[in-house]
Amino acid sequence: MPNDSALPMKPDGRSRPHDIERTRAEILRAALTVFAEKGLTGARVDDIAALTHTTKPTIYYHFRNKEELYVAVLENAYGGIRDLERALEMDLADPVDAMRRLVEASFDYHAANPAWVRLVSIENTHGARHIAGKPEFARRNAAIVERLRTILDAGERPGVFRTGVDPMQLHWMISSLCFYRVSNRATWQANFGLDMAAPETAAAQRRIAVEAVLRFLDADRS
Amino acid sequence: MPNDSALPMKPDGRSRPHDIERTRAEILRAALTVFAEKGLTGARVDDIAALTHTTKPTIYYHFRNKEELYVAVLENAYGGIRDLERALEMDLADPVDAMRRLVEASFDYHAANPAWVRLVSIENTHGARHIAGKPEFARRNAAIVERLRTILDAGERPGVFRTGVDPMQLHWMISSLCFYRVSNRATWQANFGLDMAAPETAAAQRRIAVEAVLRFLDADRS
DNA sequence: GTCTATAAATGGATAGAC
DNA sequence: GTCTATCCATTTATAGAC
Repeated sequence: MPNDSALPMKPDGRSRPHDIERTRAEILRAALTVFAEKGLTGARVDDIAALTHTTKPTIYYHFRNKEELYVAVLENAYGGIRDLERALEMDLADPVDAMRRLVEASFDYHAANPAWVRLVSIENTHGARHIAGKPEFARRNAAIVERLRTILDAGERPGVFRTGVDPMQLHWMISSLCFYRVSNRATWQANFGLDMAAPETAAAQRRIAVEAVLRFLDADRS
Repeated sequence: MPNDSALPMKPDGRSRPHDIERTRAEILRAALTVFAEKGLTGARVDDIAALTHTTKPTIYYHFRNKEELYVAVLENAYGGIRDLERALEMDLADPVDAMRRLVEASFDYHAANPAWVRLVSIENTHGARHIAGKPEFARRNAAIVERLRTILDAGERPGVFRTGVDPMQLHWMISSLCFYRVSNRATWQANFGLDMAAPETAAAQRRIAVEAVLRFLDADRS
């Protein structure tokens, strides 16, 4: 990327403005790993620094303290949901297929981003106080509920979906099936010896999630 | 309860053997609260002591260190699942009703024990390393899967349930719907302004969970 | 903006009296 | 078994040079 900004730049090129972003990005990546593994209080800034090419004071220079670094990691991780939103731009000619693909996309997104899932779990442990009142977080998930409402509408009109289903509750149902298996993988491994991330198990649960949702919405039923 | 043990007992009665158990129980209760609220690393032993009538050295006297106290809390909390197991001793004449009641019992148990749910989340954050390899934990949940298998069998024979459903995966599905809404209550409140613990919302999700499971098992379907 | 070195504070753990 | 007082390892955070 060329120098498209007005930021200061030394002649020797060592202090290119993009170095800053690269350093920040590297710290955020390392911090995501450590926070997801140890939690907010369990994470050590030293451990985060050890995963970068830089040192602890640099981390404090770019992020005021450990908690603000955590919030930055959280914002960064939530931003990835846009990938999921983009995956939802399918056509509505076949509502059943649209719903199936939405569930699969959500399932795959959770499975592919265990660090994000763990971060959300950790944030819940802390009462979600770092995202409370911040609309930039709320906005993300809202798009999915809107999409669900659209698909539900499209399926209700031809009578393939039953009426009266709350898209928010449907989102809860789908999220439960996608989130829990990632967030609780460790205790399931310990309690049942079942690795829910194993390809065969994941594939089976993916089919079950889709089937559970479609059967729940099916109109041909009491 | 009378003095039914051979433990030492002073004449003045102040050091009755049961005082020990009472102190331990009080510490465990306080520790459950703090660990569930702050996590393993976030919890402060001082905060735990502040919730008891005793002091920090007493905690270290009864439990060797913070981590062993945490494990004791975990064991204690897992023990409560026996209440759930007991609730599953229903008759099998009506498999659909038995399944409905199992889902409702699991749902209600999770809803009534948010501190336990949070502890399990925390334990997952730490890779379940405190329960790994300890059969006393594994044994608890296993009973529910066994019960599911029995109910599934009872429903398959008369043809009200379809065949080929893995009880372990069914347990996963039910647990997802019961656990996630409690573990992720804070982020849902923050993201959607929806309090999943509110009576009307909880009642709606309880119905949805039952319906989703029964529709998933229904034999009269594609 | 990034480093080395260190300060400041927190919080797990214990000594020793009773 | 429980207390008061305190230790000391760990860890967040910064001072100051480059």
